[in-house]
Formats: sequence, structure tokens, C-alpha cells
Amino acid sequence: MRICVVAGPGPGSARLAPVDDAGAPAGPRRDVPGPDAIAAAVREAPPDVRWVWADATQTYPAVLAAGARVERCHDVAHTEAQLLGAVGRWGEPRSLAAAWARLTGGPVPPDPEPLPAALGPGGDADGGVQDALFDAVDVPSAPAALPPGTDPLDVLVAVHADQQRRVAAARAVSPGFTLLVAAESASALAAVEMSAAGLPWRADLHDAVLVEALGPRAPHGGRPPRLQALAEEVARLLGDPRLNPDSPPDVLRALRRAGVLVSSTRRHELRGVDHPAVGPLLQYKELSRLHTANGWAWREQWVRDGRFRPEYVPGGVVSGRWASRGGGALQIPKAVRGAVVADPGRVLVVADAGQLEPRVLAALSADPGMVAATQAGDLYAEIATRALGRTDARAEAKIALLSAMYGGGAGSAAPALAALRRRFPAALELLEEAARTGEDGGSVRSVLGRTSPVAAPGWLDGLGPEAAGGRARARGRFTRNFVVQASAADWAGVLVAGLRTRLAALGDRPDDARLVFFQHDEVVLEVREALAAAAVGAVTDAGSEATRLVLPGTGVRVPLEAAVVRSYAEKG
DNA sequence: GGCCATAGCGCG
DNA sequence: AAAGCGCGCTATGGCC
Repeated sequence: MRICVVAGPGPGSARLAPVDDAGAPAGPRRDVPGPDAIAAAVREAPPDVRWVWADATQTYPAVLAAGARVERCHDVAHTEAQLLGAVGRWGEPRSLAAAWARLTGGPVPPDPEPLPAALGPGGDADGGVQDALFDAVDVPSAPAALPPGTDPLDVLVAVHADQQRRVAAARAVSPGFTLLVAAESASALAAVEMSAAGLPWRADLHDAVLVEALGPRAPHGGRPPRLQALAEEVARLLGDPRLNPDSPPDVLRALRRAGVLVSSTRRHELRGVDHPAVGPLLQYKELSRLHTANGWAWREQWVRDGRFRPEYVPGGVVSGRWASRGGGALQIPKAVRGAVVADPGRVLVVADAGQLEPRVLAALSADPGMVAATQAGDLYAEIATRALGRTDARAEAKIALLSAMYGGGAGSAAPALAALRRRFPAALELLEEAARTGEDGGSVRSVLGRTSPVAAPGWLDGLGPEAAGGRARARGRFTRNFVVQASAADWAGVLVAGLRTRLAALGDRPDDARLVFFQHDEVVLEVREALAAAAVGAVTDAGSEATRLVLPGTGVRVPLEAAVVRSYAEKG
């Protein structure tokens, strides 16, 4: 049973239209008065209803805030994005209004620009003129408007039915497409729930890390003592008292004057340079990074009431990975993960799928040797043994395999790469075929049917042979990586979908066991202590299910091991 | 004052 | 000229 839902005329009211799986009307429409009409409707409906709405990001936060959890939805916007990609129209507007316009031949409205995330919780980071009214809560930008005179519920019912037809058509090309769109919709729910839950963040422990590394906080956001001392030391050792170590051109000039001939100030290049200033400079850069990216100012902007609440954007990356807005949620450095500690009476369950991408490659290519190698817990070590004949060549094998998936390997990785090609020909051929497709401007698909963008028309026009070749090879590296990264994202999306369902069944209250963080191939749950073992079981089961559904019949193993910890730093 | 590109580095 | 994939974010510096 599916129910299409749109906002009603009164504040917080809603209009509902039951439909069947094909999208045909399946009962009388109903108006529900506000406030919180959708939450009320969700509570009284059977739990297996799939709620059909324009965009979970717009609608679900208020439903959740009103205390109702949606088990399943059909998110028109996320579904539309996948459907457009499947027919080579990647990146066209995905809103309900845009889908309706395409269906009826009207002008297609552009998707609204997402609001800048700079306005943190409590907002007004730069003392700007934003009205306090807008500071209190996340304000999703308004959805694209429907043409005047159209009934939103009619539009939703029609677009949903059309999407179901198009999903069926896409399934003929990619049998996994139904699973893909279901997982995308579930991810949209999970993202809203995770933003609402937030990641527990202990200010006192964060402070301890910062003070230990930087010294006490300086007033007015200036350099803390240790950072200032390092800056002065670098300036002295490079003989330029006015040197700004935050300015790469400045530092590069000073280094050259000191006889250090480097082409950049990147850590990688500076490491191994023999000059007394280099050590302090690298130390300065590391600490400065901590200070600017995840220091006190970051915490004041992004952590409220002991929780870090970023905004997640499922499918925000071309490959289908999640992106995030605000606070750099997917780049929390290991150095500060000790601040992530479960609330009293609760524990964290941290689980990551080790070496996910090469395992996915094994499944995609059905390369017998590589599939067999996935039985090992440490895939890279196993590959080293099988392809290079040496157990001590793990690091070499890892670099070679990553090079194969990223498109590198021209340099020192070349011999090991050749060995991989001999030993795992099908796996390497799959990657090279994807690269050729990309170099020719074509698109490739993930295992469930997520499609990469095609090249823009005339993408090589006006370029000389050198530049055109370079552009084509860059595109080949993108598609080469896409097949693996996007299929891994498929797996992870199905993991999240299965996991949130299982977690909901564990406790009596929504916060008994919940997802609080997700990062490509890793999840963090926060659960009541008594539910720790059950939560470990849930995540393990969800991982097995993801492998069974996304990589069926391949025999590939994807270990997903969960640790019960107090602090994220204990395993990460 | 704002806008934009670049360099650099954190994460996977 | 050479280039291993995908991101978000900060500070700098050139520009209007």
C-alpha cells in the first residue's frame, strides 16, 4: 500500500491519496487537518505503508519532529534523479515540479539552489543580517513551484505513476534498479533522521585535545601560543620575520630564497627536504589545520547541546555517495574523534566494511582469483600472495590495486600492476573497459544501475591533440573509478536501508538504537547499553543482506565487523 | 564590501 | 606539462 501525501490548505494539514504499486488510485482521498497532519496520518496507518512524497528533505523533518517515524517512502526527487541518469539525462532538474513539466511538456523549472550551510545551529556565524527567525531551525530552500492552477496531489499521483512505469523500463536494463531507488528513498529518510539525532560531541574532551596540541585558546580567534611559536620559528629559520606561514606563495618564495627548490609547499613534497625550517613548517601546517578546520570556532558554529548536527546529502556525489553540508561532517579528523562519546547509559557501535571497493570489483568482474581472495580478512595481503608471490608485499599490492581502480600506476606501481593483470585479468579488464568507455565520452553504470553522466556535447572541441588526450584520459579515470565507487555506494545504501529498519525494531523509543553517523563504508550507532549486542547483530545482518542483495551469487565476502565502544576514537 | 580561483589537507 | 578517484572546507590573493 502506498499513500501519496501533499501539504493541505491549512497550516500543518495534509491531503492523502492511496495508490497501488503501479500508482493507480486505490481508495478515497482524504484531508487531514493540522497541525502535524502527516505525523498523525503516519501514526495511524499500517507500518508497511510506503509514503509517496515530493522530497523527504522538505517534508520529513517536521514529521520526525512531531514524533512520527516513517518506515518506507518513495522520494520523487531522488527517484527522478536516478531515472534521468538511466536515460542519459544526468543532472536535469529533479523536483516534482520539474518531473511534472517534463511529463506535460511545460517549461522545466530549475532546482532551487541549496541554502549555504554557513548558518550553523544558532546561526549568524559572521554577524550578518539574517533575521533571528531563520536562525532557530534548518530552513530548507523552497521547492520549485508547480504551475498555477494545478492540484499538487493530482500532480504527485501522476508523476509517481509515471515514475513507476519508468522504473519498470529501467529494470529491463538494470535488474537492480528497483532496489536502487528503494535504497535511495530509504537513504533520504536516514539522512533526515541522522541530522535530527546528531553525533554526540563532548566539548570538554574536544578542548583537551585542542589545548594539548595548540595550547590554550587565544582571544579573538588569534593563533594559540604553540601555533604562534611555530610560526615565529619558521619565519626565523627562513630569514623572513614577516613571513605568513598560511600563505603558500609567501612560503614558497621564502623556501626558494633559502635554497630549497620545491615546486609547491605540499606536505608530500616537503617531507624529505633537508632544511631546518621544514620540520617546524610541517608541524605548523598540521596544527594550523586542526585549529582552523576543527578548532574552537568550528565547535561554536556546529556543536549545540552536546551534538554535532551536520546536514547529510544522500546521493550528493556523482557516484551516489553521500555528501554533507556544513561542518565538514565526512572529514572529521581522527585526532578529534575522542570527543565523540556516547551519552551516559549508551554505547557506540562502530562498524566499517573493510576494503569495500576491491571486494566490489571482485564481484563486478566475477574474476575467479579475486573472488577467492575476498575470503581472506585482509584482501591486500591475500592479493600480495596471489599476484606477487610474497606475503611481505602487502603495501605494494595495495598501491597497485588502488592504482588500477583510480587510473594511476604509471610509475613505480607499474610492475605490480602488470602482475595483477596477469593474475586477475577479468578484474583489470573490467576497469580498462570502463576507462575506454569514459575516454570515448560514454557513460557507465553501477551494479544496481546508477549511471554516470555522459560527456557534454563537444567536450573535446577546440582542444589541441595534447589537451584533448589529457581530457579524455581524465574522463577515463573518472569512469574507471565510477564503476567501483558507485557500486560500493549501492552496497552502502542498501546497508543503511536495512539497518535503519532493524534498529527501529530493537527498542521501544526512537533513540534506543539509532544511526548517528555514516561515512561511505562505515556506520556509527548510538544505542542503549542493554541493546549493544542486539545492535551488533543488526549491523552484521544488514551487511550480509546488502551483500546478498547487491552482489548476489558472486561468492564475494564483505566483512563488516562491529565494535562496541564508548568513544569513536577507540575504533575508527 | 563581495566574488572567484587557487593551494592545501582532512576524510573515504 | 603532467596528471590515481570522489568530496568539503579554510585562508589567501587578485579582482571589481
